[in-house]
Parts: sequence; C-alpha cells; structure tokens
Amino acid sequence: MLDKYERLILKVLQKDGRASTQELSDAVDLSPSPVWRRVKRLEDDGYIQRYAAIVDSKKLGLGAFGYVQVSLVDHSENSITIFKHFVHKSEQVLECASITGDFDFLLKIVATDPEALEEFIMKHMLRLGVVRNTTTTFVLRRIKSSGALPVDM
Amino acid sequence: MLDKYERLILKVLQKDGRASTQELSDAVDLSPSPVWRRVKRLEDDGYIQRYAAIVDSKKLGLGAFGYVQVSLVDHSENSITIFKHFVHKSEQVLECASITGDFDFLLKIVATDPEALEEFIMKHMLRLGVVRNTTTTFVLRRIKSSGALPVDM
DNA sequence: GTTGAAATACAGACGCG
DNA sequence: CGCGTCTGTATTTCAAC
Repeated sequence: MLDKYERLILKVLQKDGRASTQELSDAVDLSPSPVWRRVKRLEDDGYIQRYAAIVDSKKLGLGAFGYVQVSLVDHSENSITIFKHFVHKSEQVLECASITGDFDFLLKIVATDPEALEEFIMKHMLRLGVVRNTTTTFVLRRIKSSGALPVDM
Repeated sequence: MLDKYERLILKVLQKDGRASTQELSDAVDLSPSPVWRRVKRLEDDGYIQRYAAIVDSKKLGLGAFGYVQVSLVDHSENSITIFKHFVHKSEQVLECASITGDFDFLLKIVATDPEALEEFIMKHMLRLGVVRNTTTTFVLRRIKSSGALPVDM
C-alpha cells in the first residue's frame, strides 16, 4: 500500500508531471533523496505508467469532440479484431471502451469540426463493414477534462 | 503555424512528457538548442498546456469506470452553477462535457467498484437537487485510453 | 532519512551560415 | 533569422552512511 508521501507525490505529479525532485520535496516535506526513491518505486511498480504533455486541442485546430456509440454486425473474433485494429490505428479515436447497454463500444473522437467528425464516422468507420449502427453525441462545451485520479480512497 | 519539427516534438512529448531536450534532439534530428527554444515556445504559446503523470487506476484500487448522462431539472443559472461546482469539486468526475441530444451533460466517472459508482450517483449527485434523471453506462473493458491528439491535420 | 559526489541536462551567450 | 557549438549552473541519480 501507499504511504501518505507517495499519495501526495502522485497527486502532485498528476498535476505537474515535470515537477522536479526538489519541488516534490518541498510539497511533501521530505528531503529530496527519499522522494526520489519513492518516485522511482512508483514508476517501477507501475503506479506511474508514463508521463505526457497535455496539448491544447483548439490550438491544433481540433474544435470538435464527439462520443460515438457503436454496435457491431456480429461478435465474431474477426469482426472484433477488425474494429479494435481500426480504433488503435486511428489517431482521431482518443478513447474506446466496451460498454454495457445496447451498444458494444463507446468512442471519444476528435476532429477539426463537426463535419469532419461526421465524415470520419461515415467514410472510415462505417466502411470497415463490421459496424451495424452508431449514435453520435456532439460535445458542445468541455466543462472538465482528464481530471486526475483520486489517490485517497 | 507549426513547422514539421514542432509537430514532431509535440508528438513525442505527448507520448513521453519527460523526454529530455537531448532525446527530442535525437528524435527530430535537430541540435538541442533550437529544440529547446521550440519547446519553450510551445509552452509559452499554450500549445503545451501542462505535463502530467499518467497513473494506473487499477493499482490505486479504482476498478470501475462509467459514463453518466445527466439532465437537469431546469436550465436556470443557479442549477447549472450548482451542478458545475459539484463536477469540479468531485475528484471522481474525471471528465464532463455539455452535449447534444436528450441529456445536458456527459460525465466520466471512476470508483473502486460498480456499487461505489452507483452510490456516488445516488448519494452525491442526485442529492444536489438539480438533477432530473441520469443514464449510466458501465465500462466493461478499456480498449484505448487518452490517446494523443493528432498533430498533423 | 541524510549527506555528498559524479553524471547529466538545462538555459543561455555567442558566432556562423 | 535561426542553427549549432560551447559553457556555467542546476538538477538528477545513486553511492555510502
């Protein structure tokens, strides 16, 4: 289990992934060496999977987000493999999960604008031949995005 | 606009937010100085919003994800403010967006297990008094998560 | 958990193409 | 004007205690 220092370190690193050992040291009130060892352990044990730069989508001209629910024509090994391969190779697909309910998958998709988003679904996803139908929900406004995971539960 | 170096830098930093100037230098085939200047510019101009550590949810005992569609009792300033405040203060709410369709908001929620997730909705969200109804979709399996934004569009 | 020392990376100055 | 070489300084990394 994680002690209170490790929890605090995770909390800080989720907000600032480039916090130096020195900064963490100040934040958790522990000298740099033990902090460094803990960070190393958190990385080695897989608590910290990786670090990432969070990029502004609007700055890149990506102004449309949508959630697309997808159901496949069948649930054969083959259909699922084709669909998953499509999901992984498509950079526009930011997230994908299999879900409960009437649909098989929920995808979060990004595009330059709503038309481009619809085009992605029509021209790329539906042409796979394994998608039975889809329901698209457009994002009007992002209220909160990729909040940090709670570490104290 | 971004040149090919900056695009490559963004691509790499989204995958490895702690890539050193030297590593970036090797990756984009440019000496460290101009790379460092570009990174600084990308940060200062807001292309890179921040850096974050990506934490393993399972390791933290967070085994349940769900998407919850929410509609409010009314769309008064007050109701919306109360709901947004709840969203921002709740660490279990990872994402929130206002959406098209029959519902007002789509939330991505995390919890230790499905029961805890349902409890969060019942005991915390519904007790706000501003939520008319909700539909919860449970995540069975995460296929792809927080993929990097495409930089070449 | 603390100290300290070697290795590395950063952040900028300066001159070159 | 921006690239690349160079350099003092800060930070990281990992001993030994």
